[in-house]
Amino acid sequence: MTFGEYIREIREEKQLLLREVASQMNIDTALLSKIERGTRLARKEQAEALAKALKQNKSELLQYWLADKIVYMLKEEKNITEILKIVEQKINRLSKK
Amino acid sequence: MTFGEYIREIREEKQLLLREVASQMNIDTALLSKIERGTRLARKEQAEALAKALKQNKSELLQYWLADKIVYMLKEEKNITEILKIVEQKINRLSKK
DNA sequence: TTTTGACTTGTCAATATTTGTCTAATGTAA
DNA sequence: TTACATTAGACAAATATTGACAAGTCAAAA
Repeated sequence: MTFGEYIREIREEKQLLLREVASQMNIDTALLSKIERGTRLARKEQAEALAKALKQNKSELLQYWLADKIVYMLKEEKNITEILKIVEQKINRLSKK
Repeated sequence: MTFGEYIREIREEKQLLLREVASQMNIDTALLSKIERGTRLARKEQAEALAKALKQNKSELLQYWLADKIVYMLKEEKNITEILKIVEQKINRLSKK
């Protein structure tokens, strides 16, 4: 599930309208629609505003948001697993220092 | 080791000058210097050109380059491991489809 | 069928970011 | 000092991102 699908699901569970949530976020309804549908990426501040508007745990939602951005970077790649392994190695080395 | 450190190491092993490699890549020496020092990110085409100029396996170097970009995105985060887990889950779900 | 309301789409200007180069500075070995 | 390699800073140009608006679709209600 993408970030957009995820927040749409939550919004619908809570029976909120795009217009209501968007207004709380101070953005256009159209923009929120695009974010939910994945044709636009949310900015970090928007992800935060979403957490607030939807009463979700902020850092959790931000994690999900960032993970989504990474998936987006990787999605056309062939050896994703290999790349993620390299990432983990690099991270591990960083954290040791 | 970052992407920049890595290619610098290879360049020095081969005793090539920044100017020589940069010229093969059709970029300014200063830019290559910055890429090696990590103050600028290489673009994909530049990573490819580097592979050629340094006679490295292109897709391998590109993997390294992309991994580096992801590390760069993550480096300020707190729960990197958690985020990477989410990424893997998402990837796994994607590949099943 | 017409209207209404929710959502979506396309487009555009404004803004922000990235990019590459130039020049000047710094480092260094002869 | 000189010569050459590298680096730093500043800048304009190129690109990308952003948010809003207006017009569109769609479904349910009137």
